[in-house]
Amino acid sequence: MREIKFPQSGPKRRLLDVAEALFAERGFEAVSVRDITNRAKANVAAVNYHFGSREQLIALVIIRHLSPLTEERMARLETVEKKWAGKAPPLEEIIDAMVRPLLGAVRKSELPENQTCKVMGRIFALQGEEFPQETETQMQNSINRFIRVLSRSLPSLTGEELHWRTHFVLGGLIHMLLRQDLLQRTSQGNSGMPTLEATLGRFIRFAAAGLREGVEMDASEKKGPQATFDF
Amino acid sequence: MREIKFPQSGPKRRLLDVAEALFAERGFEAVSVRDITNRAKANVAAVNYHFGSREQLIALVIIRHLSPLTEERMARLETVEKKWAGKAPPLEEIIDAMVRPLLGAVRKSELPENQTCKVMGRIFALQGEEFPQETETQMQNSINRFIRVLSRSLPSLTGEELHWRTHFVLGGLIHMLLRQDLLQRTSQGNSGMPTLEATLGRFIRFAAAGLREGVEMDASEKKGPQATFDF
DNA sequence: GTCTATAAAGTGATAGAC
DNA sequence: GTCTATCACTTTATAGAC
Repeated sequence: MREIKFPQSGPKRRLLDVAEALFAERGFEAVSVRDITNRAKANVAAVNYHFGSREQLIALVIIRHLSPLTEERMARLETVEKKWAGKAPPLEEIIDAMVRPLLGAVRKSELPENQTCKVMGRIFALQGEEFPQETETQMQNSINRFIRVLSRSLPSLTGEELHWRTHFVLGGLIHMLLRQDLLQRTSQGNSGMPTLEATLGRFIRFAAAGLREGVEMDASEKKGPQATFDF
Repeated sequence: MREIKFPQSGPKRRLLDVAEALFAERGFEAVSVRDITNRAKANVAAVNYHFGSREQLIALVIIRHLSPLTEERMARLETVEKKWAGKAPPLEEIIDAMVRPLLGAVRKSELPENQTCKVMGRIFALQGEEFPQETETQMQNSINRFIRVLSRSLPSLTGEELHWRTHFVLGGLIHMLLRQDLLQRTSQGNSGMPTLEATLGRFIRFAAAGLREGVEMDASEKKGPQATFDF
């Protein structure tokens, strides 16, 4: 995989940050080159000069977020598998491996937390043709890897059942990242203002329970993971 | 609430159907008036003549789908509550009341099933400003009603917990409606080709389990609903 | 109702001066 | 690197002929 340089400062970096903020607010398609250069107080030609085209700028934003996330996900899944050395890991740990990297991404980013979440959500929500092939492949690989690990812990589920349940799980995750503000409005404050970490913990327990539905568990697992899981 | 007439045939109806198909494929924002009139083999001015503006056409499509859906959801929730007369209904029946109306909508529509699903998904996925206030209110009301009924069956959950879990549930539903094709590609056929009814049944069991996580159940409910639920 | 022509504004991209 | 001016298109909407 080709290495990509990301500017750490200067006008190019500023354009990138402004673009990201706008993408978070409105979605990739709804942001024009002029929206970006205006807010960045740069020239109309700046985007094309620095990034080649609007398309390439979008691709850069996507890759800058998705690549490190995918790598950390894969590494964490690896670690979980090693830790359990051939035995089936608890669902909570597997989901954690897919979800905790989001926390790291948010902390590394200099943008506000919920902006970073939204950009991530926008990326996950992209449909087939609207993003680079490399991106789709990357996402498919991490999902399939995730499912493969899950299947060892849920051997009684058919592949079909597992794929659909995982699909529901991903939907919940995307919705959480992308539409926190809708929840705020709908609940009129009743959803509180939990930290992202707390919300991810909630999500993990929810998702694990949904995936586990109707599956008999070992006595050893029955109370263990839910109670001791320390997210 | 003001009554709205929907054309049953003629060029106006044709425009509406074509528009819907395009909205399903690409999303509301990505479809231009010309895209619609071209595919409908109508004149460029047709949309503005028949609907006043692009905006109003979109609003009409949204309302035509959302209003009957909301009404049926409310009616079904009512029925479930009456049936259990003050006692807490099983989660599966509550979720069913929110979800089964989608089946009816698909059957009534003359468009292909997965197109109707996608339009629904697009509507549910709309963010704050991008749709009529009436629509947002309608959606918020049905969600809040849903949560209120759920809360009687999950009295040990805090309001905050319940709001978030419901948020995850809705995300799963939207994702299912909107991105079935992504699942097809990712699973390379391993997700099968279940009927919508079967998928909704799967979803109900998944969502109920997620909502129920960590909640102690009555002995009477412990095996009952899951086993006898007849979706 | 249908159509053409056109207005008014916005789009991404670029050539060329500084 | 930055900026202006401009090109070639596309967008929604509408006036007015048929």
